[in-house]
Amino acid sequence: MSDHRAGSFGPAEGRTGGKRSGVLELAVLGLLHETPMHGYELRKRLNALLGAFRAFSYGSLYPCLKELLLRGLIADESADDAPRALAGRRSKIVYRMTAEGKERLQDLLAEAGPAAWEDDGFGIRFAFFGQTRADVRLRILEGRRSRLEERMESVRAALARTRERLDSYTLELHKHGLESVEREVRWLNELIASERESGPGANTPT
Amino acid sequence: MSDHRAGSFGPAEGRTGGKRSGVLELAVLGLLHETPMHGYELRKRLNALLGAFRAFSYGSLYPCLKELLLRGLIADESADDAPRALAGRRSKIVYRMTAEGKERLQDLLAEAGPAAWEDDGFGIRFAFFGQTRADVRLRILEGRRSRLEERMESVRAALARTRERLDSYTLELHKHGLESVEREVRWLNELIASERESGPGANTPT
DNA sequence: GTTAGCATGTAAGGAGTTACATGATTTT
DNA sequence: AAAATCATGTAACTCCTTACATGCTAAC
Repeated sequence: MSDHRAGSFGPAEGRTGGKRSGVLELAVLGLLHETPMHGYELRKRLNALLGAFRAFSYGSLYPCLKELLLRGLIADESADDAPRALAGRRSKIVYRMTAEGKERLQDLLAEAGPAAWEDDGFGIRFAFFGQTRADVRLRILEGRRSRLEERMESVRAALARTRERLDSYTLELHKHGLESVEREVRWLNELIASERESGPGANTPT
Repeated sequence: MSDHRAGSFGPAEGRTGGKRSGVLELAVLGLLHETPMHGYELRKRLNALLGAFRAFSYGSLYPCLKELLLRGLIADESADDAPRALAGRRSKIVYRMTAEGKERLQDLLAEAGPAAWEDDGFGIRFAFFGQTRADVRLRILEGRRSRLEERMESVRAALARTRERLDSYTLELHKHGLESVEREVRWLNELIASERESGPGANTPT
């Protein structure tokens, strides 16, 4: 139910700002794609979107926005008309996506590698499936399924190997974990079937 | 399915070494309580115990062992007879628990607060339920259940609030997440019932 | 006019990972 | 004697959290 971070050490990651590869960047870009927003609201929508299975604090959101700004992926909308300096007191900073930001989002949503199906990244990709190409959706779902099947195999093997010398609570824990994974696999099977059904040529329903 | 770290900022944490509050310390002490072991093997048993739902790398295990050694909770068994220096090449370092370590483990296993029922800590506490007092087991199970019920409530509320303006994939994700939590609650209910049944006076079956 | 909640940020640091570096032991 | 795998360790870095600091705006 947790981490297992993906490898993906970036070869030549264009030195334009900090790094920030993770989930947050995608989530912010994905939300900002629908409509411009300020940080505070973004965080609420973010945590609603991720629905209690993951939460972010301001301490990570604001630095992320700052960096996306530096990298030119988003822009301060309120600074568009009033270029700078005057209009001193504005309490809200409304961010909107730039053209580069949209491009970056498309790139991220087109990824169909481990980053998209590991525990970390899968949830957020799935949440944005509506903006994802149909073939990519299918590859991500299948990737996640085989990832989980691998995991099931290794747990089952470990369970078989050590069955005798395991305390009953530990056994119960493993059984419950295994059933959770099996349940997710069944869910994925349904999703894959329904993706295949609804036209293997259905693209990006923006 | 993820983080939500517990608060618990330790007031006066006895300055004897580094800090290390987390799951690893408990896991190591719990495993070493059964039998002495060296680091490499410990890691394998650890990851088998936690069964794919959590894994640790050497990069965190070895520093943790080093620190537990410094704090006197574990000791280098191979250094017991051969005090030091001679016997230069030993490739394995077998660790065993000290009296202080056992005491610390008992303290950790007696905790029945948030640290024991948040996502982070629950799995490992449950895995060591065999060494935990019956009343503490019950309190932890109930704590976890109400934690999950809270979470269910907030997701359900968010779902009701935004139902109309949610993309069908996001909806599907939330439904699946909610069902996972409901499933865990049912599991907890069964466990709680069976704990209550099997004698409300049943203690520490070491 | 003061409490409550909106809004933005930063500094310090916790918890772990990856990649590297190195040696001992077993298998082929 | 080469290859695999057992075994130990460290340095740098990632990503996020907590706690703090600050001001604006609305409600009572």
